[in-house]
Amino acid sequence: MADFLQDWKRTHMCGDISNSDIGSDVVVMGWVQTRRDLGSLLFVDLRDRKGIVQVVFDESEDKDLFDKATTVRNECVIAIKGKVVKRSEDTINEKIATGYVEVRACELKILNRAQTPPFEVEDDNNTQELTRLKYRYIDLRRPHMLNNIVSRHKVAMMVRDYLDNKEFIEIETPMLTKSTPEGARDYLVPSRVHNGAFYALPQSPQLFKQILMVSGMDRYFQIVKCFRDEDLRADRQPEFTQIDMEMSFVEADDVMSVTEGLLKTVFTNVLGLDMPDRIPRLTYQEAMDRFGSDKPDLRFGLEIIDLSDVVADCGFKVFAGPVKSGGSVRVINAKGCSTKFARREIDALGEYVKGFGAKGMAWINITEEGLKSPITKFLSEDEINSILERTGGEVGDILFFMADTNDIVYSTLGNLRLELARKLDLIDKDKFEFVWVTEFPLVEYDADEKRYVAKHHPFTCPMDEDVQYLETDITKVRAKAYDIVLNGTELGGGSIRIHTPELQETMLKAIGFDTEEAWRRFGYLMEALKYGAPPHGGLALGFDRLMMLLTGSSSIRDVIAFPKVQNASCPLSSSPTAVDDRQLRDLGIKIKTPPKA
RNA sequence: GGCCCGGUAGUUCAGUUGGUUAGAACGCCAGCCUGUCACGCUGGAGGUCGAGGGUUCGAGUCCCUUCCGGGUCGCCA
Repeated sequence: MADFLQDWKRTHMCGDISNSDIGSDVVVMGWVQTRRDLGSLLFVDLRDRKGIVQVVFDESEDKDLFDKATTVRNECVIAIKGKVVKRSEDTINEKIATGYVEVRACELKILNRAQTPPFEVEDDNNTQELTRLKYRYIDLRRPHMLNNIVSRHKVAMMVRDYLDNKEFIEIETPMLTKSTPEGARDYLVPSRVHNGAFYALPQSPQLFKQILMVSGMDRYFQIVKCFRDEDLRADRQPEFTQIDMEMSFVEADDVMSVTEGLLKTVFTNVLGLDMPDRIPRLTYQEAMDRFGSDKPDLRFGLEIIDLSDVVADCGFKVFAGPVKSGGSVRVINAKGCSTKFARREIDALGEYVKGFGAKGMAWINITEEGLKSPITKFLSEDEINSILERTGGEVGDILFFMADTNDIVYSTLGNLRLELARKLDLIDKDKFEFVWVTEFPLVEYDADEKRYVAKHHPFTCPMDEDVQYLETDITKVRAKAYDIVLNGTELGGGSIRIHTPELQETMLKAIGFDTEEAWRRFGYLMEALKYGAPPHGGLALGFDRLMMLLTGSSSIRDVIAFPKVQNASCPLSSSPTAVDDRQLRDLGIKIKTPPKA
């Protein structure tokens, strides 16, 4: 039978007890981290959110109290009345913050006993994630996880404080909203009072925040859950949190500079990082050309070099062919790595890039004994010399070539670049390299839909000088869109939005919506734009990703209290589940193939 | 949907060419122990080797199917 708390009031958190408390009577409460039973002397490490303090039970002082104390086990919840005493010199434990003192127990309440936990509450445990997530309440007791959660809270407070100072106001937008099939898959919510009709959970508060600008709120923000019914990754969950902002009467520079200030505040405060006021910028085209990615990792070099003009007319069809049909030949020069890759490892890299659509990978290893390569026999000496000149290739280097359509060359070399950096250990984990990527294309071709779709979203404003091509050659149109990238992770993105109904309608028409469909789907936004919408734009930061990078975690699951696993289920609550027939009847829903129990 | 890796005690792992009763560490239980803090010492319990099928005299080990987890490609405006 557990003891009741009754009139006991906690006076101190375990981890807060310090030398200044020596001599005072305290009441502490928490979980038993460990017990060390020496026979007639018992030490209990008592843990709460603030840390650990050692409690001592001495049989010679109080036999009944001692006997009761010997019945506690790890993770029991107990309360102690006792006196803080200074530890003698030879019993100081410098490993814990409270190690100069200990609490000599006078009274003990066992508030709740605990089963032996499925894994130990310690930072260095390697328990598989599924078990940790099933017993997340135990996992979160580990100092590391606790730290992540506390840190998340602190950053949220910093963000609110920063944006509040910049005159942003936090406004909640609906969770039950309208489905917008453009983009990611929606989570749909049926409704009893609207049989056969569905709400959607928001993929982002995009339209509502734009409408808030029309309403004159001027500056909005929200730390908000968003939902996308897509597959999971280490940095992607079906429900995730965004720091969402929108501002009126601004251009891209204004949004970017507010974001820079926010990131500087957070990274300076949390990591003590010395950040520049202005984050460097790359255009989308430059990012693709130099790094093969629209989220380049700038912590290392290995930049991509274009060889298309050099090999356009060469006799080697594998190179000349793609260039002639609009693709390209590009190369990465791994400086000084000639001897770092055995033939077998080079072949493995070739296999690696095949995963990204490459048909094969050519290479030239520039060794002391001359060029080693499967392709030099197809090239003239002049051509080889031009290649070496363009790439700066010299003895000790190894060149990796890709020849294909631009899309495939970018994605294969972009990924090869990352793989090489990992293999060569070029990535400095302590570095934080921010970069803006700007001037994204407004649209991209969707092979499944056989039409152009908005790359960012269909409310993104074209660049002023490109508007003229909107109805003639939309592929030439760049957008007032910008992504903030940190160490190769897309931290967030935003854009200046279209704020006139005419341009919005033109845009929707350009990506294949006729007027009627455009109005059916987005009519409420276009209607709002008619009533005096200011120029506006904004940005959303992925809060989970931000915390992942700030805490050095390898997955966003480590900074989310109750994350989902790869099949999008929750191991703790076992959601999703089948529901009662009665619930389905109310909603007018028939299930064709019920889920397995 | 594709590809790669993994699943053996509560936890983390080992388990050779298919061969005796599947091991270790930590945890757990019991006993001893007054200054431990990774306490120590002694003893003990604990296994559907993810599941199903197959090959074999014999399967944790080989084959097939399947489930689960992780990573990734597709997907994520």
